[in-house]
Formats: sequence, C-alpha cells, structure tokens
Amino acid sequence: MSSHLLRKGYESGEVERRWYAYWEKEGLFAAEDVSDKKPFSIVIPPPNVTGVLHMGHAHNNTLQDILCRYRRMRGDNVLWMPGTDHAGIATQNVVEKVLAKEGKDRHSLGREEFIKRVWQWREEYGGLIIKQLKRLGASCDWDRERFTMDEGLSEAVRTVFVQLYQQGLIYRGHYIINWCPRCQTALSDLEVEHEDHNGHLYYVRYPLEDGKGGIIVATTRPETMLGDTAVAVNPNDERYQALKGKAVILPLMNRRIPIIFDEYVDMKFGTGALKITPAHDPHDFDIGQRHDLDAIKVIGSDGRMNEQAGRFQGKDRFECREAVVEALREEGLLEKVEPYQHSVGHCYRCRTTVEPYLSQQWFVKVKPLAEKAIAAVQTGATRIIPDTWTKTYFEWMNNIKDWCISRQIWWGHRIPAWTCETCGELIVAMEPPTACPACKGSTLVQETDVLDTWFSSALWPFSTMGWPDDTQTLKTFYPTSVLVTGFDILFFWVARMMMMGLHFMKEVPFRDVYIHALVRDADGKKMSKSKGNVIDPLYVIDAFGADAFRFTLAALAAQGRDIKLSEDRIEGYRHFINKLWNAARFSLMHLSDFQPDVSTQDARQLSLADRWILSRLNGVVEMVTKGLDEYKFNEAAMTLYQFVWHEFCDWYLEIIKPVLYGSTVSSRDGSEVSKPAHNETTRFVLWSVLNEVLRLLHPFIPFVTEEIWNKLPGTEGSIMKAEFPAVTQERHDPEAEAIMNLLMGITGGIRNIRGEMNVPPSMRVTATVQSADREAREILEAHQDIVINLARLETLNVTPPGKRPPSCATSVFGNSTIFVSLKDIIDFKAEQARLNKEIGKIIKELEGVGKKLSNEDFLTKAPQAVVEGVRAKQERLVEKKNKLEGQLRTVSQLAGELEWTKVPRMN
RNA sequence: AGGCACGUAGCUCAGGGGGAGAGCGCUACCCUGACACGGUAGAGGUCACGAGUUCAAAUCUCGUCGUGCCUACCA
Repeated sequence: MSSHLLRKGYESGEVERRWYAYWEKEGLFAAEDVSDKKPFSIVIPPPNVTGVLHMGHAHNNTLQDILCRYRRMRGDNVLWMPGTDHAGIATQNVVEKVLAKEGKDRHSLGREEFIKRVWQWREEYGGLIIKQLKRLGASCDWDRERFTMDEGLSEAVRTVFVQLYQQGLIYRGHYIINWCPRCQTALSDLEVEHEDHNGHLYYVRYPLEDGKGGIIVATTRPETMLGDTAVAVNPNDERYQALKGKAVILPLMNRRIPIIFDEYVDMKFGTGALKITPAHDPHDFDIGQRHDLDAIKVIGSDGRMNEQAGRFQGKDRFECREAVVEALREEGLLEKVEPYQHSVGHCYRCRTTVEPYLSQQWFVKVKPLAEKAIAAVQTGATRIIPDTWTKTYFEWMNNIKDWCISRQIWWGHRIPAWTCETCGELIVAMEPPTACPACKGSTLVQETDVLDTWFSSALWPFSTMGWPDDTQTLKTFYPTSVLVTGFDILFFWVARMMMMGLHFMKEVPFRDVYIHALVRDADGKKMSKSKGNVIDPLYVIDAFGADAFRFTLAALAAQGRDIKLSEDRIEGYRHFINKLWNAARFSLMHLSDFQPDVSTQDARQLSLADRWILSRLNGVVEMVTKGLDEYKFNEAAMTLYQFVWHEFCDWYLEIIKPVLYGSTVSSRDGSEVSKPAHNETTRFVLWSVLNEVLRLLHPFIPFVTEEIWNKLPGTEGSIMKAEFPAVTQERHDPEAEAIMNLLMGITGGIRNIRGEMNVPPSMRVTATVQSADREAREILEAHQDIVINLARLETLNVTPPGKRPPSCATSVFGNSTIFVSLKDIIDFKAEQARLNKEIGKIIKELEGVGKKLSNEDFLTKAPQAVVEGVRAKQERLVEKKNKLEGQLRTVSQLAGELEWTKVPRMN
C-alpha cells in the first residue's frame, strides 16, 4: 500500500491550472442548443472590459458557478453565458488617459481613429477579467463569450432603438439633464450619486422695479441668478399678495424679471420667494414651461460661465459663486448667509459635481414598460430572492422617471438617427438612409451621440442568445433560470432587463433573481481603491487557493447580510480544504487496492458506524440539496463543513481505524482479541462516503474535489460528469443514530473526566458504566470497542446499578452513570469541584423547568407533547442530579479522610 | 424627509415562539501510525433597551436608542 498517493498538504496552484485546462479542453462547460435534458441558464452580469476582478465579481461568480456545477451534476443542460460590457464612459476615460500620455487627445485623433484605438486597447487588455474568472474556476461556456459592442449585439441595440422610437417610446427633446462637465456628457438620474454637503443658504434682495422695496430670495447656488428669468411666490402666500403683476430688477445683471405665482413654491421655506433659473434647475425648468419664461444658459458645458454671464464670463462655476456673493455684498443686497446642509449630485464615474443642464437629449418613456415589469413580479412570473428586495423594486418602479439614454461620448452604440440638412426631417432607421423620405434631399447627418451602456446591457439576456434572430439558443434557454447579482445594480440593470425582456420577448428574462450581499472589508467598510482596503482576489487565490476562497465566500453568503471578509476567514477555510485533503489521503491509503465493483453491495454487513455515517450522509444530502435549491449557500456549505470535519473525520474515521489497521483490542475479560480482517464492508462504506462527499462538495470547491476524485478507485472521468448525490430513504437509520448518540455521549463523559482531571492522554484507564436500562447495557457491551478506543480505555465494565467502584470520578449521561477509575491519581478536591460545577449547571436548568411545570396555564394550554417533553426533561435532570450528589457525598467523605494526606496530582 | 436592513460569546456571524449555536480567538493538556492547516477538554452570553401579544418571546407587534444602506425636486 502506497502512502504517497497524496502529498501531506494540499498545494492548490498546480492542481488548479491542470484541471481548469482539462475541463476546457474536454468541453465540459459547453451547453447544447438542442437537448433532451432540462435547460438551466444564467447570463453573467457582464463585467466592464476595463475591469479587473474584484471581490464583488469573485463573490458573484462563485455563486453562479456553484449553481451551474450543481445543475450540471443534476443532469441539466446548463448554459452559463459569459461576456463583457463596453462600459462607454469608463472605457473612453481609460483610453483618453493613454492618449494623454502620448500628448494627444481624442479630438486631435478624430472620432473614427479614436474608436479604432479603443478597439485596439480592448484587444490588448480587455480580456484580462475573463482570464481572472478562469482562475476562480468559473465554468462559463467560453465559446459563446459576447461583448456588448459585437456586431450581433449592436444589431439588437439598433433594432430595439428603432422599434421603441416607432412605438413612441423613445423621444428626443430639450430638457434639463444631469451633465458632467468633466466627462462632457449627459448622465441618467441613476448615474448621479448624491452626497450631503455643508453649504450655505444665501438670502439675496431683489429690488422691486418701482423702487418700493424688494423681495428676498434664498438660494444655495447664487451663481445661477445670472440666468434668472423670474421670482416665484406661492399664490396663497398672504405676504406677497401686493406683488401681483409687479417685477424686480435682477441684481448684477440689471434685467427686469417678473414676479410670478406658482403652487410649487413652499411658503415655509426660506422667505417663501424662489428665484427661477429655468436653464439650470429642473424644477425651475418646469415652472418656466408653465409660465412661458425664457431659459437663459449662463454656465457652459465645461462648467465655466458663458457669454450670458456678463462680467462673470470665463469664471469657473464655483469661483463665480464667490464672486457673485462678493458683488452682492458690495451692493448691499446680500441680506444674510446661513450654513446649510444639502445633498449635491456627483458623477458616478469621476466624482465631479454634476450640473443640471438644459440640452437636447434622447429619452425612453419608461412608464408603460415599467407597468409590465411590475406586474411580472406581482404575479410571480419572476421571483426576487430574498423577498425583501421586492419592495425596493416596486418602490423604484412605481416612481420611475424617463430615462435619458444619450451620451455625448464616442465609445458606444451610435444612435441610429439622421437629420436632413435640407428640410430638418429626423430619420430613425436600422441602416443609414440614402435620401430624406420627406424632401428627397441627400445631405443626411447622423446623430453624434451614443447610447447609455445600460441600454445595451438591458438586452443582454436575449441579445447574447442571438436576438433579433429567432435562434435555437433562445428557444432552449430563454427565459433564463436565474440572475445572480448585487443589489447595487437592481435598478441600473435588473429592472431595465425586466422591461426590455418583457417588451421584446413577451416573456420575463429570468425566473428568479437572486440578490446577494456586498463584500466589505473586515471592518464592514466598502472596499475601494481610494480607501486602500481592497483585497485582491488574485492574491487570495495565489495565497490560499481558489477552493478555500470560494468556500469562504459561500460559507459567508448568508442572505440579506453583507460579507465582511478578512484574510483570517479565508485561512480558516483553507484549513478545511486541507482537512478534506488529509481525510482523503488517509482513505486512499486504505483504498489503493480497493475494487468497488468487486465487494458487492449485497454481501455487505454494515457495522453500526457504517449505518450511522450513511444515515448522517443521507441527511446531509438532503440539507445541501435544499440549501442550493433555495440559494442558501451558507447553509449548504456549513452543513458540509460540519459533516466532513466533525462527523466523518472526528468520529467515523477514528472508529474505523482499528478495523482498517487490523489491530487488536482488549476484550472485557482482558484477553486480546484480534480483529478479523473482514474490513471489505468498511472499505466500501469509506469509499462511498468519500465519493459522495466529493460530489457534494464539487460545486463549492471544484479543484480539490476533482484532484481527489481522480485518485479514488472506481471513478472514471471528470467529477463534473458525476451525478450529484440523491437522498436514499433506505439509508435513513434513526436506530443507528440513536445508538451512536449513546456511545458518543458515554465517550464524551469519559473524555470530560479525563480532560478535567488532567489524565495524560497516553494513560489508559478503566471505566465502568452502570445503567438500569438493559438495552443500553447491551448496546454498550456490543460496541465497547468504540468507547474503549475513542476514550482511550484499558477496560470498559458495563453493569446494572450497584456499588460505587473505588477511587473514581463520575459523570452521568442519560440514565447511565459513568465511573472512571483514577486509582492513585485522583484528586478528591478537584473531583469535588468538578461535581459541584456539574450540579450547579443542572440546578440552573431545573429552575427553568420547575417554573414551567408549576405554571397552571402552561400545563393546560401548552401542547401535550411539549408538556410531556418538559416533564421528561425534569425527570432526567433530577435523576442526574441525585446521582451526582451521591457521588459528591462519597467524594467529600473521602476527601475529608484524606485531608492530611498529600495526594499526588497529575499535571 | 421617507424607506429598508441590522444590534445574539472577545471578534465575525448563523438561527428564528417551547433545550442559547458555529468559526476564529482564548485557556489547559497532547507531535496517538491522514492532518500541529492537527487532536481532546474547557472558559465565555439578562440574544441593544422598554412595553405589549402569548401558557411560553432571543424569536411575533409597537416604541426608544444605536449602526449601516437605499430612495427623495423643497430652493
């Protein structure tokens, strides 16, 4: 028998590379477009091409991989569709930075040339994250990898755009949008991140035109006053009734602007008078529309004051604020300044303060689309898990506003719209038109804007499968089974996929949406490069192995709570991988010449331990299956951890060692009895439990399980092709579990005494178990080997209740009293203390039980079974207490007698 | 401002109306022929606080405090 089947410690690096290459080569990740098998599909949340793998990706993809591997083993036809996202703004920024280093910018290159450079960049660096996903073990069908800028996906984008336009669900118009002066583009509402900001509330006096006093307005942005075209008050505001039909002179600009009356104005805020800047505030814009006011833009697209700003032209908007305030102060029009906290929007890409900006943009009218998306979740066509996110989803969907989809950047899907130079006709079409349908003019200029990246992402579940063609892939795999994603893109992405999927496929894009937690650092802070608290997944994989990393993520993935990740945790789970490795190493030492098909099942004579471990395994299969089916990854992972470490290793392997080694044990009368080498059954059980454990664990820790699997006799091919274990009712064996519980309890009692009384592990002692229960006695006698072996006994005596053996420490388990003979080494004082502690615990428990049983209401109203249970417990406790107190009396007496003697104590 | 989570052992967290759990850490003893990335035993908790429902509350309800997060057009 070779003891070198496995190395002493598991070394992940080489194993991972070898098996991943093998899986890919064998095409084990491939989905079948046509198959009799049940389809199971997931589309990957496409990472940015510019991205590098971070903890969020690692977590997200680990969960998806677990599901996919599990489903494959369950016999499903699994499609895990991979790909990346073109990430318009982010990618453009990255390439612009590269250009900047060369002393160029995109404008000097020109649009076409710039886009060429982006593609070049993508060829060179864009695949990085895909390689990193492979390191993690992701079993995506890589032959189907997609990119949102691919020809096929671009066609899908154009198709959707044209159809929505024709249906009146896309429109173009002048509105206030969020503008990033640095990125030089419009942003959607979602791309603006609000942050509280300590600013000021400035009170400014606008003199009345007739010179009779003035009106004071309050504002946080005095620089916008340069573009004011009115002052508004509430029509119900008593204070301002006299101002009807009047006008004020706008300070610094000396422009006459009217006082208007609008219900929007809050009488309780500030002075109840609101300055109106239709070109630089969304609400002012609405008010301006209602009152037919001019919209004067005073801030340019670069964030600097323009020619409309008079003497402030050229100043940055924040410099201008200071200057305006100063000028007002000089003119005596600044009434007061109060500190004021308000939230300010920032660009999600570059953190620049966003400017509300009036410009022509394209929008999707989302209300009609949202209605269907809401209904789909209400009817359960799509489930959101955990359910708590359903409410958030509805909340947002019900208050949804039109989506600004045009971006003034170059990298992205160019909007398929053309304007006729001759007559101004707007043409939206799949292909570039050759002539204007209105005037037949041929000078047509294409829209320069591109679409929001999320517009193409919204089509991902069907565009990746070949839509708008009616492909076999779509027939087989749409709707997808589940979408696994973080809540941070619930609105950005999930909600929009729901809308687009329902509209164009007439079917939800996914049956389930599993929303997982965010990975944070050990202190619960969001990981970010600027904070410097990121843990690089690649570093983790190198240091601890992909399996340890994956298992950690799964084990910590409790629904609805963030994951606080630290290296210590990962190290802890690496120990688990190592434990499994060594359990396998041990098993393989005894299985090297084992032929599972030869030791036929019908000849099996299962021992108690065999029956027990198989019964427990059966329970584990049930729990793991349930856990995975309900997305309770942590429960499945922890069940396996517990079973492998504590039941399989700590108990089963320890119990069968003597059988496997064929060693001798002492029988009750002291004679040596040699264990027959009939260990074929044991070997069979050992083999099958390990075999099944590997299959159960494979979705979580694919590499190490594959490595061991291939060393295990009687297995063929990849573990990926093995069946996921199924519950087998015949293995369920409550009797074996009950018997083992007794044996483990008695063993535990003896070990407790040994530990507490400081008996050296090397010393074998004699134990006596007294029990009035004949069945318990028979069990103990029949299985004394187990207790003798695991409690390190010289001898185990089993008798009916009787005289107390001398020089003993005592413990009680069930209705058995355990005596451990400590001849010459017993320290009566220590034993007294130990018994007192033990009795103290029981008294505490009895108090609680007693209180219940003396409560008349409990006895009459609680279910009969519960009352019986408590009664039985009380009886057990009283009996145990009596026994221990008897022992305490004896020991105290002995301790008193020996007071003068120096009792040797083992330390 | 509103909404949603969460306060359980020193730390990180499971659990979720009738016996307070795990991992890590800690203490003691052990290199026993798979594993010291190990073994055995042990210490440690008014389950945030206050009320309510109930025979019974860590668990359900309400409130308070604290901590996160999300959504908000009141300048």
